[in-house]
Amino acid sequence: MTDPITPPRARFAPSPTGFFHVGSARAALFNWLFVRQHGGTFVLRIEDTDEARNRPEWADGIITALDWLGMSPDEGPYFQSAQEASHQAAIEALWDSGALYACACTREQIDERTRERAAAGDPTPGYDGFCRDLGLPRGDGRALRFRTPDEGVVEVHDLVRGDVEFPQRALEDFICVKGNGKPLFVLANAVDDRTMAISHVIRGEDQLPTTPRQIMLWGALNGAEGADLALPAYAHLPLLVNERGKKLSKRRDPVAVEMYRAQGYLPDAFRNYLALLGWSPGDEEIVPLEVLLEKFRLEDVQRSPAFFDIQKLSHMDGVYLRALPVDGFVAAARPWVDPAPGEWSPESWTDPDTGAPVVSPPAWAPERYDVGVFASLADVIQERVTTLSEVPELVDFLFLEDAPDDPDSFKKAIAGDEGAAQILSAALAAYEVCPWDKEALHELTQAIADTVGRKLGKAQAPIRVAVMGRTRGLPLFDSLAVLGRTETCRRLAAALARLAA
RNA sequence: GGCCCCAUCGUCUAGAGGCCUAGGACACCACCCUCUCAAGGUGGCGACACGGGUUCGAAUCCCGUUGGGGCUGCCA
Repeated sequence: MTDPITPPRARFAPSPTGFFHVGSARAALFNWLFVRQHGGTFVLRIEDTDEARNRPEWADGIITALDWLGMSPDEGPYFQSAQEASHQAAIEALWDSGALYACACTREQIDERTRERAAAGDPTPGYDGFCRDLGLPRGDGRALRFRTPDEGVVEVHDLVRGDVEFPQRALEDFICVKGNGKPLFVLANAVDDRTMAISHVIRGEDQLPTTPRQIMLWGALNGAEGADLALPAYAHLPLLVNERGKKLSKRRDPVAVEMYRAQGYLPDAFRNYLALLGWSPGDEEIVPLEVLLEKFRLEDVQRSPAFFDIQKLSHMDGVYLRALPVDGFVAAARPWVDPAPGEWSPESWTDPDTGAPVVSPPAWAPERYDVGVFASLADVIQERVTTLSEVPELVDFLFLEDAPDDPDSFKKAIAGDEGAAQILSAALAAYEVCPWDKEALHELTQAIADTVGRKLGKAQAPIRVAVMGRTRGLPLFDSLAVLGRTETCRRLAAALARLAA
């Protein structure tokens, strides 16, 4: 598509009815990308008109999450609840122009008539226009409906899906003002887009069916207000679905962006992965932001739904983690390994169902944590984790008082290995006097392996478990070198004692 | 039920009528490397939903079928 003559104004308009949904994050990203490459404005509008379900902290959560992903708005946040005056003005204008009429039907009455119609062979669902020409006055808790034409089609020109036609006869007279006088989403949304001079509406495909209503409303508003505002361009993004192909649901799918943050996904990796859902940069998938900004095209967006694949996200996060400079990695890992309070901690995210944190705080005391010690092993940690929340288990042996106790590992490599005592004793004897560096440790341990007639891989297991607690983990000799002779030998002796007991 | 959307390996996708014996990535499997575990390397498995057209030629265009999904609230 050719660049618009005037810079675009796109909005991200979430409703604060829960945590920040990954689908929302993807929509925000595509808006943001589009606006950035055209020198436009990214507007954040919080649609908080549903008093029953909104909570201020959810709005804060959206802002924090956008900030985390590096997509802070250029304008806003605007709160829809603050736009009441313009909503009311629009309602008055629409009423005066005759575009609306009051309806006294209850849901039950409408359903009843639908059933009767169906029984008579008419399959048309929805409102039948019962009150359309009754000339009922406003008030008395009556909702206001929009008078839709009976003939013709409404055409949506969609930037990703092409032209989509909706036959008018399938479009019922929909409610746009509640019985309490407040506007419904379909109206408030359109009015706000007008007052905020929005040029591009980029949102999920689930909004496509309401688009013809908004287009009709837009036209009616132009007439009623004597204005001639250009309709925004629409772009409906493919839905994000779960493994069963269903739209991601807050109920049963892991969709909270905050949760991914707590689990230690890097924002750059998360954003990169999000960009790949419904769009492709072509050759290389792992692309820096600059390339994303250069290559992204709304018209290249896929039309079919995309599965949110945590495995691929994790792979990508691992790649980003490994690509970090070591000091960058140390800094990024801080909230997961340093028990001292920081400005944000992974335990701050609690599962909405259980109320429990999804990530536990480090098991060691704040005073035992040593960033220098951590940094000295950072390079070997870096290539072994896929997310930052996996880091603590790799380094706990450094900061806990004793070796971590993993019963399965102890049983497998020490208690259940009749050669373990000999290896442990030999290691203890040798380690007490040898030069303390990883090369010397490596050679000595190899010598012990030779004398007991085992490969080093087999011989190191008891030592590893005695000192580091588990059969798997960081490279042994690097770890011992950092832990130190005193503590290493103490733990070897402790394992021997435990074995003897 | 009605309206709308969608359809390439298990998944995300490349593919804009001949470059396709359909390419890449994740996952999976095997081997190599190796002090465990990773990382890395090499190789393997694996898809154009089906049926009709159009065309010299179709994954690509058209129609239909089937399948999947979304919407169908005085929620947003």
